[in-house]
Amino acid sequence: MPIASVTADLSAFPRPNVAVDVAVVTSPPFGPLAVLVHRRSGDRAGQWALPGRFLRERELLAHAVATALAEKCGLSHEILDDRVPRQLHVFDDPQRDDRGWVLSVAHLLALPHTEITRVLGGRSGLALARVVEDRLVLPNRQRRLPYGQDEIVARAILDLRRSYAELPDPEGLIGSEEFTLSQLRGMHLAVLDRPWQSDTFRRHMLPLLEETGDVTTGGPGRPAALYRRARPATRPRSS
Amino acid sequence: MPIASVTADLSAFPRPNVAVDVAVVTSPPFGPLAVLVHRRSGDRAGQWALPGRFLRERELLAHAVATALAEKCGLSHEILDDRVPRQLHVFDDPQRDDRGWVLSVAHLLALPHTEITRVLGGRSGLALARVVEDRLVLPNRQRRLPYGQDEIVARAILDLRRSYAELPDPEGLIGSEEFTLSQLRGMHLAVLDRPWQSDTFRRHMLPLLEETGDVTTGGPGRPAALYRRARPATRPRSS
DNA sequence: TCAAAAGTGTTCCTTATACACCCATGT
DNA sequence: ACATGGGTGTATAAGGAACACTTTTGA
Repeated sequence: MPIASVTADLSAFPRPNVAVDVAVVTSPPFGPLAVLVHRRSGDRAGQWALPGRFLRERELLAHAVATALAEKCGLSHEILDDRVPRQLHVFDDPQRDDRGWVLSVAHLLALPHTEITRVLGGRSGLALARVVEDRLVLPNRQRRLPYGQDEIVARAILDLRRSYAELPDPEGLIGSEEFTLSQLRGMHLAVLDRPWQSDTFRRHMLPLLEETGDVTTGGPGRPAALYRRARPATRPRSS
Repeated sequence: MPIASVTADLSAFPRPNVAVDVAVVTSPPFGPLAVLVHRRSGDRAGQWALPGRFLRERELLAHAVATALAEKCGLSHEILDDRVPRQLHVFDDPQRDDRGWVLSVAHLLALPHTEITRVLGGRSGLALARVVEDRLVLPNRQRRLPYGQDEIVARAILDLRRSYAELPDPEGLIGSEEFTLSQLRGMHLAVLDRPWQSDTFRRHMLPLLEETGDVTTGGPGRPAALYRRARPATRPRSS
């Protein structure tokens, strides 16, 4: 078989369908983590599932994710801002999807709860499934996600926990750039799902933050100072 | 557009070519990390590149990796043993490959140097490229790998370093199940590329190992005890 | 007996933890 | 004034780094 003709003609190779699936993770106030699910139409209609979509011609994976979120969940480009989904894993079991040979590239996208509530009310067929003991609690007593998507959620949560073990809100689950240490700690407790004393937390995070100079007001108790994430260069103790 | 027909007919969606690329990483004795490269034939003939291959019909990614290594590098199934490649990232830039729309799933496979030498001599067009200051030193003064594969190598090394920061030789780069602490430390120093005092290293690793009871003999100096990796259950200090 | 490598004791320092305490605001 | 949450001082403990030291072999 002449080499030149093989390399010139990629169409000789079989090509799988490629899909993206997204675990949109958020943290409602005072609640544990939650994942955005939508009610499917078409195949497996009525079942709750992660938003996903097939890849278009020469489309970037990140773009397919954004489009899927816009179409299936009303999460427009403006709401997503510049957030970029993170690749988790490619699921390649040929039996995974009974419609054919489908590779699915799983993604994680962290989104503040405030952004998600902007679409939750407007659309029916959208819900936030809470994560209880590392298992999703789906609406309608549904036990599990289709197409083995439970594994995507498990990986997403693991990944998120790893990233929140060190740095202050690295995925920006708090909606704003400025926050108090209490807000920050609340978010970390929700993500990590394990205790972390407030004074230890403070001393761990302080070197990674810079004061804005402002303080909160209005609530009970002493006003809290506002911080923002410091430039990574500030991270080592080289001041 | 009727939903049923859309979901029933996956062939309506455009499908990309999907390839796998593998960074086979090893650690020659007394040397830094090295990556297996081969001289391409066909497209970009003569250039050194990571082994890779297009996916076959309904093939698992791990299987495609194994086959690519067997075909391009002579690394047969027996040599690979039960080692399973790890997914690193999907590269999706549509301009990445000028032959067409190609997604590449990058993989990492760690292999003991003893296994790699079994094929290095037998085949021409195979080489080990050393990693010097996180850059590959390729044969023939070639500056970089094609198709943006340098990024694959960078990610592979990062991933490997992360896994070797804690556990004893988690990828089994040492060929054998039993080893001395010196061997183990040598491997970790090569992977991590940073100093680690031998006594600190010993105290860090000992709780993760179990003694075999045997000792080495023949070399200079005091005989060293042989260890094997302990069951993960032994890891926490719950003895 | 000496070089070389294995292995241990001990000190110093950094960092997490826990607890107690002081501070500043709204009611 | 006092309840409430923000913020700090300090003691304790665990773990890493460094250094000196002992142990056991081959030459």
